[in-house]
Amino acid sequence: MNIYDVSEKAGVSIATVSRVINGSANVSSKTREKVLAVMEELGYTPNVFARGLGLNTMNTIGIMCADSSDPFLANAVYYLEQNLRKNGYDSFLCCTGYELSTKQNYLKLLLSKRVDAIILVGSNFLEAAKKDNQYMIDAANEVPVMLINGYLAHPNIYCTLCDDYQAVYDGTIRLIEAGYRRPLFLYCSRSYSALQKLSGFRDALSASGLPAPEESVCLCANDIAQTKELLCSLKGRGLVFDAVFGAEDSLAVGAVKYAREQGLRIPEEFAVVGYNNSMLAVCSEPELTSIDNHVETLSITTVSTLMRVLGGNDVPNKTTISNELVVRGTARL
Amino acid sequence: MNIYDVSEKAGVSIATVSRVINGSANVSSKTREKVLAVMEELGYTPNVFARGLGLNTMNTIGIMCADSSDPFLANAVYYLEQNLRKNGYDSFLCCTGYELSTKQNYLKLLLSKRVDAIILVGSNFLEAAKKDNQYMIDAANEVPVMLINGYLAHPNIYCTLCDDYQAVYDGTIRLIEAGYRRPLFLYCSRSYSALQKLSGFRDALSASGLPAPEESVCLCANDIAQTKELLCSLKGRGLVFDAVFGAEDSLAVGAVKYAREQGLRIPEEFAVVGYNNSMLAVCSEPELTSIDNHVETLSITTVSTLMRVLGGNDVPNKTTISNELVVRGTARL
DNA sequence: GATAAAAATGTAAACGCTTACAAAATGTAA
DNA sequence: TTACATTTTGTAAGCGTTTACATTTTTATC
Repeated sequence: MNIYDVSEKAGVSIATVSRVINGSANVSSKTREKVLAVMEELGYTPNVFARGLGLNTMNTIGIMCADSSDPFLANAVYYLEQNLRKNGYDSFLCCTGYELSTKQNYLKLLLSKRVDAIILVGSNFLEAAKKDNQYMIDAANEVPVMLINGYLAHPNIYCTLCDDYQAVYDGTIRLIEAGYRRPLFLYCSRSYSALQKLSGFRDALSASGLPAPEESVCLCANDIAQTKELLCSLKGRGLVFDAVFGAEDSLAVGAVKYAREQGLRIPEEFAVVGYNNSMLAVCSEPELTSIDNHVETLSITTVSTLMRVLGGNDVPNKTTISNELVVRGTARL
Repeated sequence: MNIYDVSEKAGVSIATVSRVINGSANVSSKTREKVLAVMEELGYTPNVFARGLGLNTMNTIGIMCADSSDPFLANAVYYLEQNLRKNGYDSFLCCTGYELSTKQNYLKLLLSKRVDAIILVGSNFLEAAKKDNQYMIDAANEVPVMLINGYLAHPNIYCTLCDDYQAVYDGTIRLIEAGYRRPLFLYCSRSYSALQKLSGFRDALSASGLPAPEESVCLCANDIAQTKELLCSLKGRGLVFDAVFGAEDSLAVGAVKYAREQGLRIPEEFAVVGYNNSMLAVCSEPELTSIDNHVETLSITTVSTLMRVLGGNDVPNKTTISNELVVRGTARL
């Protein structure tokens, strides 16, 4: 069944049917109703391919996410999808993994699918590593690119960030003021966002006049058990620390596990702060004090920014949203 | 740039270029190489819409998932996406939520996008509620429908399940044999899969000669805190129970929280078993004993079954995969 | 009622590909 | 060499829309 069947049954031309489908103004209401009725009766659905051929768009946004089983990313994907849909867009999802070449392939694929824009969540793009980002820049020359918690300077790249630097800075200051003089910062990727957090931590240490040795900051795997092991071995090697600030909740949970194993009382002897305020935070025992980076707001903002970009508006390339420290049992700040 | 540009530059007809694109056998290797070289040089990518118009397919599978932020579903989506990609298929993701009418709309949308098949993960379809499932049946008349952990009898619906009934039955028996004579079963949706688990629990009780009062089974919200509250109020109302079998890990974590609040020693005085062996299981303290339903295998099997279906093979409508009880701190079985 | 302007509708040409069928080139056997 | 089968290539007709432009109908003005 196609537009001809509808036009015939409705006694109008295909152009008129097309106009009705596309909500064009130049159709008399009598005609419109008749056509709509026929479409309903026949159960007609326009062929997306033919439509795409004519319009060269399919109202689809490509979402790239390294790993949709990460709770933060999964949440973001969920809210993005929801909000895109609300705005009449569909989404292609790609779970790219963390490898550069794979990401490049996925990106090519999305572009070949003629997506109207690309949203990248949990990107690893570093301002520094220009050459690794070139492919993203190339993409931005074709379609708008939205970065969630990532930053790349380009007129067609729009970034939505929560102020990771400030969040960690403030959190660390509060930890220190609460008496934890030897905090340790754990992170598990060299993403833009992670590096922001790192700087926040370092700056808070120096602002407080505390020593900030290289060992007060540690790159580890995004895994509860491995984080625990790492902390045990650090302790074994004589490192002294009385608190852990994790760049992800999973790392913080690892720290909680470590403290339990060492018999340290939380939060009296040992404090832990996480990041994302994910479901892990309330699962942990004691529950995690964690920074809530408002993933829903982040997603909603990204989508609404994108809609404005697609609408041809002039839009700032960087939007920062708020976050907040949620205090629970692992650190009474 | 289109196929004409390539054909002209390569000095062949567009039909030949098309044959090269589609890997047709009837092209001399000399010609093929020349065309490929030109495509490479021009950076040519076939237009998916035109392609779709001709072939009436875009090599895309629709994935419907109620809530991609649920860890189990998120994992499934991740593995599905990965495996589809490996097989040359792309995926449209829809996060449908749990409401029937919304699901129906999403389904319509996917069909209108001309997906080649639909994968439904964490479906709520109950064999009983025929009329609620009619729309799925309608879809199955158009394209193959894959159900993960769901069941619906239809020649074009293919179900991949882990044996939830047996898993819970066996787990419950082991709980009882370990001395917990008053287990409570918690579940949070009336999905096919949940009801299977429920039966397994009930049958295990009666097989053990234990009473199975109505209150030994309880429907609750999929939320840690609410589950804890529920258990507290049950206890307050005089219900006696010494173990909880949760149909989801989150419910089990709620039970762990309950036990802590009540000062019950786990697992000596109170045992907990979860389901899915998700990240929550290792986050909990003590870590959850949980049934691992092998989400990766479930996803891989679903995709490979789908590939066989799309390849025109005769495929059984029901595939059951194994699961296993992972014993950790909340129940030493 | 005639005329001009505005609104509604129709015609036909894209859009970029696939593929049935026709034609040409090549290979094989006598 | 010829006759015929096989492989390779080309031609042209779709696929189902959108939309510029042409045409017809309606409305407004005098």
